[in-house]
Amino acid sequence: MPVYSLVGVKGLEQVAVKAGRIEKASRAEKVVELSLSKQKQKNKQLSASDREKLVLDFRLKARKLARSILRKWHARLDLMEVDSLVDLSLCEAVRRYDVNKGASFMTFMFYHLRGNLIRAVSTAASLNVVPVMEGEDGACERRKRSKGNRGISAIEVAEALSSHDNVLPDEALFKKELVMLSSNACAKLDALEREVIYRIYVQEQQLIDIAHSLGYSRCHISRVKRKALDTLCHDLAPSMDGDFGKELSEARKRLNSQGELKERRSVHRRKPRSRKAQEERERRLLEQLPRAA
DNA sequence: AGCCACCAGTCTTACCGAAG
DNA sequence: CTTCGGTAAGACTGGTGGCT
Repeated sequence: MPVYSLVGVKGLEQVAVKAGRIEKASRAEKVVELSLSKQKQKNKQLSASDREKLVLDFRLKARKLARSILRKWHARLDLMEVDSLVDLSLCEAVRRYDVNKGASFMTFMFYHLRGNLIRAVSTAASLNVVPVMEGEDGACERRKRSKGNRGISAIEVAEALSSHDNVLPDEALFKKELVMLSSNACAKLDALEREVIYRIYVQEQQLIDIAHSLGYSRCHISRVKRKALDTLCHDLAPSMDGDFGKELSEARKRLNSQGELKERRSVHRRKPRSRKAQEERERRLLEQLPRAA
């Protein structure tokens, strides 16, 4: 398995976080930004017949999904109203769906449907007309006893939605994008840089350990790491919108203006020079020989 | 072909600062 | 004080071009 595929999500997130670059923006915001930028680039829309076919194909599934979501929330709405919400969500989703984003239509439609359901449930709750709590669990019973048989509030709906355990489709899409970007960027690193990045951000090893095991000085590993991060900045900046991408672009401009960012060329790496390092290398080679044999 | 000088890039040592 | 990571300075290496 190539190192860059392992670095993937966790590695790049840590690279970015450790560099102090994606502290503010949430994952969801970045997904939206990524999607919007690509939409601008490609700007491809489905034809009218394609839209109609999508609506017809997914109508039944969407209705089942809506009922499933409402069951999960222990909320009840009028079935006619639910069906109408489903149709509305389908129309919205079909209008905005872009096949080039890589997400399935069902995933895309999920957001519109969920958003409309939240609004509907919240509205009903605020009017106190939702006879919820069909569940039998203790928490519900306690709430019934303490507050009486009232409907859920918009805040409770939001809390319920934010406390899900499953990975949301937007997170999955974001991870998919991140893996792809990181794979492309890491492919441009040389072997040592990949190894260092992998060990630092995936295996969470310390620089000194990496230096010892690879037979280089700790300082050199630090430099290799910095160079690798510069390369990743260089390659990832154009692909990322939002705060992270802007910061990467600015960093690149800064480096360019200072003449520090030169054309990357293939690097011929020398063997470590220190006697200690050479001994370490030779020892590791000797250890590997019996295994190979 | 062999030698030499030069240069760009790699690597190490020594030192410094931040954080716990 | 210890640990960890960054930087500066200089040694070292390999490639290249000129000269004999």
